[in-house]
Amino acid sequence: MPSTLGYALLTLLGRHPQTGYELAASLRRPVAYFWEARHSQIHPELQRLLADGLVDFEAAAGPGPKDKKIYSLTEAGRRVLGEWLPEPPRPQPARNELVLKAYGMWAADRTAARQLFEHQAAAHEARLADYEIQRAAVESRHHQGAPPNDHPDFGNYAALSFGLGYERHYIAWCHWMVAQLDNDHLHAEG
Amino acid sequence: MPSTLGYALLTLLGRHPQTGYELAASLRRPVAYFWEARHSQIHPELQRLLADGLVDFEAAAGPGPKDKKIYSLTEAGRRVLGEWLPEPPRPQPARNELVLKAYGMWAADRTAARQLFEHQAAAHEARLADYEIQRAAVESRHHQGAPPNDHPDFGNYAALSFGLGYERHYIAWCHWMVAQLDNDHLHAEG
DNA sequence: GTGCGCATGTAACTCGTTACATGATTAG
DNA sequence: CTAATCATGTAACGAGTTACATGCGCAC
Repeated sequence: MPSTLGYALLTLLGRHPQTGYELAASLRRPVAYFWEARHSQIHPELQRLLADGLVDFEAAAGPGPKDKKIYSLTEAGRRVLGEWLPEPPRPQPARNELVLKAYGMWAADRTAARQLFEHQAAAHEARLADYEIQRAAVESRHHQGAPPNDHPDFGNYAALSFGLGYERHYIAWCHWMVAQLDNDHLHAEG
Repeated sequence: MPSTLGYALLTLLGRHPQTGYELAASLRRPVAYFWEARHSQIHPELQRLLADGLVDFEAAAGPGPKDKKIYSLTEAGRRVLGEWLPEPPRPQPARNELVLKAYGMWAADRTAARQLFEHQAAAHEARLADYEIQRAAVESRHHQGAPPNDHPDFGNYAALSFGLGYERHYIAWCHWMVAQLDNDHLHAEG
């Protein structure tokens, strides 16, 4: 049974055959918003999937010293992917360093704390804007609406939709934190 | 310089002295909503913090074969924690298995997919209800409102506030996914 | 008398990152 | 002539999980 990274690679290869390099690039934008990996992890994982008969590859002349390998799903790979997709996700460790900092912030300097949350809000507003551009690009390919749910673009749309909601919540919380820290400032002065 | 786990332990010890066992328990509820660790990771980390002079401990008779150690922050530990708190968090890998599945769901069975998101919505509604109870408990200690932002309870309140927003967004997205998958069903029938 | 909560620790393993290693083509 | 993009891999390390190991006191 593959690791989650293995399934992520199968998910990507389910769209079209790709090299390990292209998979690594896919695991940046826009997929990196929900799963990411470096090529040093991807290449060994592909070898494992190959050994399990879930993928195969076609060799082609590469730019470097080694041939490039264009991977694609086998029948078994497609079946295993189809079985994994509707299974409940394994519980994942919830770790968020900013919330951890917020948990300890009662003991910290107010001005510095305020700045932290303001900068975070700005950073996530930029990311939100990026997601909105990407969503508009997907919609423009489907009569300004959601793609049909059997189209690969629906996957992008669903992931972007999650990202948009997440960023909005994140930004709202940062603003709330700033307001809370300001409240105290007024108290001290009033 | 400590790892993030090290800072998490300093953050917890900043509230009151605790044993490694109690820290492990703290890293479940409610702190586990944003950072978690097992005791097998906590004990060695405490030894590192001790070697760096950021914590010290008082030995007391323990129930088992070994003495129990009640750890507390040193002056240096308190200073290092205060410096870390307002620093921007290190970029963290964004990994969400459910969103990964959504990304591939265009190729999966519609009925099974629908069930997945319905179950997820229900699970997160239960978690949301739990957070609401915990928030009410914090508010009840502070005239039914937010705790003052220099009180440790403010940390709990801030973290819960994040959790509440996150779960609401998560649930809304799951419902949206179910609606999207239903849309297709109607199409096929109409 | 069995299992749970308290309490500490170690060992083996998996997962993921950073850095090392090679080398062609193309754009500035 | 320098850097980026394409393309593959390995090695060393750090972070985190699961399982192993010990043992008291208490409740059922």
